[in-house]
Amino acid sequence: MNRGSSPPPPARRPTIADVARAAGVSKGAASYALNGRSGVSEATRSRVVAAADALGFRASSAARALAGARSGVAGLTLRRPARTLAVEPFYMELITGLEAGLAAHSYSLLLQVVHDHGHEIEVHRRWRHDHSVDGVLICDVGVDDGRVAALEESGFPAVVIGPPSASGGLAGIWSDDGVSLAEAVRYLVALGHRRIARVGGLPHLAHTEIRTRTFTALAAELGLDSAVTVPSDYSGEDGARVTRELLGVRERPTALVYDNDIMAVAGLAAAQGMGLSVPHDLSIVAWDDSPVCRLVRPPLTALVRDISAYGTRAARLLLAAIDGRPVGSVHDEPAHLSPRGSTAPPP
Amino acid sequence: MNRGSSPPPPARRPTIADVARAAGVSKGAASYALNGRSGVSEATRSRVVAAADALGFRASSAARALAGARSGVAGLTLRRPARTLAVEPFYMELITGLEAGLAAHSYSLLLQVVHDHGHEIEVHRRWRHDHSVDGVLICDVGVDDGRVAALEESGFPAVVIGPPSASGGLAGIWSDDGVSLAEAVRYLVALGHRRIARVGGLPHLAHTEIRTRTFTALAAELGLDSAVTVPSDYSGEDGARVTRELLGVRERPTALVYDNDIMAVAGLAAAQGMGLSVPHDLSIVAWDDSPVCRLVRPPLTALVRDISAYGTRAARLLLAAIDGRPVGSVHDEPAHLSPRGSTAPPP
DNA sequence: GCGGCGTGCTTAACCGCGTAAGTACCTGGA
DNA sequence: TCCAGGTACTTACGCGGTTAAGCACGCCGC
Repeated sequence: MNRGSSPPPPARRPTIADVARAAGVSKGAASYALNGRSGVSEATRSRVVAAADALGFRASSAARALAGARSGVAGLTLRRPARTLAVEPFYMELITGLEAGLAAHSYSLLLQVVHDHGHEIEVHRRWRHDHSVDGVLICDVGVDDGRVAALEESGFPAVVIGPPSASGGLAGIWSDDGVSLAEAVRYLVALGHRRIARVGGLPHLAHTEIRTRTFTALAAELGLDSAVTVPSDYSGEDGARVTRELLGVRERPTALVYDNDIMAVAGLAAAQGMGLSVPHDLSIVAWDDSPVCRLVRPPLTALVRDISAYGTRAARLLLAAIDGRPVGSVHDEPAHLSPRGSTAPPP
Repeated sequence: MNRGSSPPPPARRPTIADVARAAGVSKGAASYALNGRSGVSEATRSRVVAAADALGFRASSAARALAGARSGVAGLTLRRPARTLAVEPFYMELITGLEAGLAAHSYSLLLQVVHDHGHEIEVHRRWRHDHSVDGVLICDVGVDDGRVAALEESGFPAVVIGPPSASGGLAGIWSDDGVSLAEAVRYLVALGHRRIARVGGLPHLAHTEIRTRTFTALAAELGLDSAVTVPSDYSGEDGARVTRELLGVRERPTALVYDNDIMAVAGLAAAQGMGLSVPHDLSIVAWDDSPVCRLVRPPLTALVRDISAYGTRAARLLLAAIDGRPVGSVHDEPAHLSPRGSTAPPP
């Protein structure tokens, strides 16, 4: 086979020059054709495209990046919080969703764990300079987040995974935590609860702030006897500590809402350790469901949303921003309550 | 200030040409100096280096990649298994560890979720061609894994996160699961257990196979009455199902060892749902500890290892391989048993 | 019949780096 | 004195794309 009659195909991956040669045009024309730009006839374009996928051509991302064009990579920076990164399924689910949304457009994900916001801004700058990334995603936005301002100023395509109140002029995706919290609280009130407490997340985060504000407003509206929010660092240990603290008083709450799944599970164990029966003596609601919520006994009533789909939509939003299409803040379906065994009427 | 006497510094990020100009040498000399290659005097080298960090120079990774040099990026491909990716803390912990190990050498991590091994091999090929990645890490190796052969053949720097038996000629990092399993089983036997069952992971994975073989051998050596391994897909649902199956027979096991944390937690709930008391009626051991193991009641006895550190060592190994330093299979500290409340003498 | 213009393509100059090949200079040995 | 050989550097090209500028050609109106 291939007895020298035809030149052997190049062993290396084909470059755009190979495609151009095969299609009988110049490198430049091939580039125009492949990128859907004007300046080539439709006939030529289809010839080039045919040649390209006959050869299995895929442009080198490095070369594209160097020439100032798209790199086909989206960047995600994650600030490593004390211990929550690995523990909460949230991030990994978000990442798989992002990845799926990006992969559908042949984009890949560059991940960088950072120490603080300063470092994060520096990473964004470097990425931008290198063209190693076409746009970035940030999450866990704070109420007054330096990253947002820096990105806005730079004009770099960016998507904020967080509420519009913290996104400035950047594109963002969010789900309305106020609606979800209201659903949970109204459900508890309907069951008869009057003393509800919330184990909140890190207070400086924008979504925590929204939840806390909603919770307070809701308590006033529904005339609850008591409705406090105690902040935490999202860790199981802290969740257990706060739970014991909340349950240690005389007029203890009859229902607890937790800002993440890990704390809810820890809180359940803490309550049971104090001799309380869930849901008989105490109702528990977890925010953001995860498989562990369904695995403990009783299974936890939770505010459920599809985090992976959330990530996919965020990815699509970023791709739109990269394409220069106008993007605003879209809001995803809010989390909805899935009642399970951990909620019941108060004693 | 800067009244035209000296040329204003470039607003764009400095390139190597700027550094060369500042140091009064040619671009080429600057490149040699910065990359620690011979051909420049020590005096010149230090002048160049000084100029570089006075200007805050960082080489463009795209340009380096294009020129065939290092890109400063390591690639990790993750096959998305049914549902385990997001659920098991393992991956996220591994990733943070990897990231830390890479960041220490200014490397970053490119993550790609793939559908199957074919896709994965294709991704590796593309990365290699593009120079977009200097080396790759693979995990969840199977007993006869096509990826290993493909990588070996290509000669691309790669590190297998898995046992040497499945790593072929590639560098690998592993912890001796046989030792860990033996520790757990001997501990249970010392407590008096004679009927121990194991809820294993996906049977085709190399480490599952090692664990299963060790378990069988150990049972023979210790003369256990029964010691079966039932495979599973690592999901909580499957863990619960297998648990019910194992406990539904007359001469049921008095101790269960689970191949991951999620199944152990699910198994605990399943057993409790059948009216069994843990650890009184049944002892449970989880493999790979995670915060949830400590949050459930009783807290689960687990085989503990520092997964993040494991990732960091894997990263270092890959960097060594990229540098062309000889690397073999290093083995990490095996997981050790941390007895908690879920193990006790049999009834 | 001729200048002007849009179309479709080619040419060539980059992007920022690495590096082989070339050059200038110094040293030392015959 | 002259040349071989090493050192320290410069020059120039290539990596694989993108893209501004240039050019040939057909078509139009006057």
